[in-house]
Amino acid sequence: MGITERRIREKERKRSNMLDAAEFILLEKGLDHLSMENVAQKAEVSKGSLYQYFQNKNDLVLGICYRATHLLNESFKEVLESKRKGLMLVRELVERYLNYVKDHPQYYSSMKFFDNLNSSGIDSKSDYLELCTKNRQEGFRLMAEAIQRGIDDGSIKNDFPAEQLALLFWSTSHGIVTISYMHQNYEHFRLLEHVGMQENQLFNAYMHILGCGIAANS
Amino acid sequence: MGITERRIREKERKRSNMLDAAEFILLEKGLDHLSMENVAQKAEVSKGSLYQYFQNKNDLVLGICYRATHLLNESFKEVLESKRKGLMLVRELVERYLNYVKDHPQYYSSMKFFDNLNSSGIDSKSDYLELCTKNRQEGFRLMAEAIQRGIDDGSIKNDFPAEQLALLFWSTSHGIVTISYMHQNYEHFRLLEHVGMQENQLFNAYMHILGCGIAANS
Amino acid sequence: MGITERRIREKERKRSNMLDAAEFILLEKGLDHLSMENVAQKAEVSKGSLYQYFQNKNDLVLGICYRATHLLNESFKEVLESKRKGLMLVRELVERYLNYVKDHPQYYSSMKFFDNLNSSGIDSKSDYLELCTKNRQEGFRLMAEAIQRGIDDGSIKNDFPAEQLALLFWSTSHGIVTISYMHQNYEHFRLLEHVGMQENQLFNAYMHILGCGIAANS
Amino acid sequence: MGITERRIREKERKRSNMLDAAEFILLEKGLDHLSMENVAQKAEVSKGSLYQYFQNKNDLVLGICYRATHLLNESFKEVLESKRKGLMLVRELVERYLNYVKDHPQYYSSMKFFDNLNSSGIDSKSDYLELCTKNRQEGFRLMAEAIQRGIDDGSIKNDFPAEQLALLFWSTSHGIVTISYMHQNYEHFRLLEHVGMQENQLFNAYMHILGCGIAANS
DNA sequence: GATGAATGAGCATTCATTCAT
DNA sequence: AATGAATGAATGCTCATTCAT
Repeated sequence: MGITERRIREKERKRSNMLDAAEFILLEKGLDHLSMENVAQKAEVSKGSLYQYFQNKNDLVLGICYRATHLLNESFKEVLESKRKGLMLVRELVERYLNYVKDHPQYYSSMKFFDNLNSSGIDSKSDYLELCTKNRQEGFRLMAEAIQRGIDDGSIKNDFPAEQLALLFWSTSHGIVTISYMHQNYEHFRLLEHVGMQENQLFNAYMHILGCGIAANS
Repeated sequence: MGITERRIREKERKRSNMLDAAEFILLEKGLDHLSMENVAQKAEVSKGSLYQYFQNKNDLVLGICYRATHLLNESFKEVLESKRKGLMLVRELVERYLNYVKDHPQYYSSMKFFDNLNSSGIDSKSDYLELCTKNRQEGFRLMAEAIQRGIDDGSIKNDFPAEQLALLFWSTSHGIVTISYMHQNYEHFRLLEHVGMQENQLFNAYMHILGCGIAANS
Repeated sequence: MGITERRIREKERKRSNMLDAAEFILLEKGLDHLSMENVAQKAEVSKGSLYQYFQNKNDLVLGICYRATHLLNESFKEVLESKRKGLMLVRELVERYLNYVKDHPQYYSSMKFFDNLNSSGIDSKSDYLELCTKNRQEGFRLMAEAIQRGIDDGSIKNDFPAEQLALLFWSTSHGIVTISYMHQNYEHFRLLEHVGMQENQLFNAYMHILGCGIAANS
Repeated sequence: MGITERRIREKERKRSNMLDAAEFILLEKGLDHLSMENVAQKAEVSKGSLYQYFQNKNDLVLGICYRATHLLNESFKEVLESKRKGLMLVRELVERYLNYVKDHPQYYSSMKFFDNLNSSGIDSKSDYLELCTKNRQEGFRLMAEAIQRGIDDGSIKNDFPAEQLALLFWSTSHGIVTISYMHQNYEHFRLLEHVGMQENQLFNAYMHILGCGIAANS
């Protein structure tokens, strides 16, 4: 009851503390230099304790990815609470995505890690793996929902099924976000400057072009 | 001179042999399991010899990336030799990019590696780093040239400067290619199936939508 | 007192439960993979509780060994209740030993553990250590008793003192039992097949040869 | 040629040095406290070097076992060069075995390790594994040969096939040797004293009894 | 008494890089 | 130039044991 609940809360607090530390390391040193050792130090716990809360190193990073995807989805859900036209929702979703990566570059790292995992065969167990997958699917679903609303409310052409358009936005916005991420975090990446663009100009152009392509003629 | 030249050729031959081996390992085992050890074995040279031709492991992988970017650019240049409308050239460039990733997934890996490098501060030296950067810029320039031709020949609207449009295609096509790459190489990635699309349908939708956005009204 | 006694009973019940769990793990996973963790899980108690009943991991395993030696001795005692000739008793003791190892391989493991302990200096304390030693001595004594009876009833030659003959049977039967144990438990151990023998043939040959050596001429 | 051969010699010298160190540790601290760390220290090489000569820790210990079994077999072979009666050869083989364990207790440990390996599934690779197995078989074969000679020269009864008798001696002498080993190495093992025997008395009794059982009546 | 979270020493193994030959 | 043996720091992970609650 009270005690059990407190235990659970306490446990979650500790887990959260460890994830905080891991995020910090991820942000500061990058994935390559994130070790159980320095996470433990940062979290001020023993290395063994990490393994009480996470099955292995992968699980720990996927724990961050779970946070990452969850947070992104929450942000997306807020957008979908609006009653605006679907086309506007799509625009805002992409905008949120961009801001999210700007605010939480370490989350973007963890999502890249998740994306890369599936290749190596996923030999190690992680309870977070499935959760991350679900979150990613949910994120995609939210994008599809926005588009479907756009089709329904007439703001988006119905040349393609909503889910196919969603995939298009999903993948192309990923590309835009990647550029933005590199611009933010890699000192030597100067492509935006090279073409004389600001980030928001890139975003506007993106939405303008794709908007032309999908917007229903009024 | 003849001797000097022969020496240089010989050196290039060996370097090429090593890169072949490295590519093979990259393709077969992935970046995580590419070690100087197994590259040396595959190339049938000693580990020490690798260091005669490459400054360090990063340099070796960037050597692959140099090949990768060079090959892609060559493919792009072929496209630009055509006299078709700029809009068609853009379409073909993206298509080439997609096929390229399908045919040379290990090159895509090496380019991801290059993209990720700059973050950790590039602590290790690599002569290839600059070459890769130049190649990437050249690739981008080719894209911009196609678009400029499109603007010039009236097949592409001049709402945006060519370079800005180029960046748009550069980044969004990167997203499309990423989806395609994951579909090809990651067994558990089933997003395309989920939305009931083929890869070429995704490509067509992409070109259709962006085409609508940039095509000049005839 | 009633209460005190109940306490003691209760304590023994729990201790027994823990030993059951430890035996199960020992049987299923072997000594190398017996950890306080999985014993606690199997016994459905906390890890800390194990330490209330056993001083350390060694003590726990020696607790199993105590059971093991006790059970073997009980089996031996049954044999000695018979009024048959001593030579027959010896034969039966060895047979019992063989069957015992077949039926309780985990007990044999615990006895090997006990045998190996003394080497490293017995750095850790264990109350069971002495008990096991006593049990082993008792087992040996029972063997000696059977032989003494054989000498007394004329079925065994008195070339050697009973205890010396006992040691001979003790050690040689250990060797036979080891072969049998390996045959039972190690898939790749094929020595018996190699010589075209069954286990009971080995036993019979053993008893035949040693029987010839010790049997009094009738 | 000369150089290649020197290289090979040198390599064998280093490998031998490492095995020496490992033997030393095995003798001094026992198998449980033999770590790659302290072997490397003792051998005055780096930990990494050990892995250049041995595939893993198992392989290292099996390397000792290979030495152990080889040495034992060499000793056995010497015995078989004699022209004495087979029965005497058998006696001497067992005696050699006893002396061997007295002189090289660490070899006995390594052989126990080898015996225990097969159980855990042999998950790790070791080139020495097969060599050890072959050596063990060879040792057994030598025992069988001595017995066969005894049968042929009439010193041993032909109640049983030579190989079956060999197995009997193999296993029972193993038991004798174990007692002897424990007596030598375990301070608290006082069974021999308890029965008032010397080691060689145990051996003599063993040979006397089994001798009676197998010796042909003259 | 019971719990189980926390500890932290301990260990096998990998691998980029160096350098004597 | 080529070799490949040697290095040793780095790292993920285990597990017996302790102790605050």
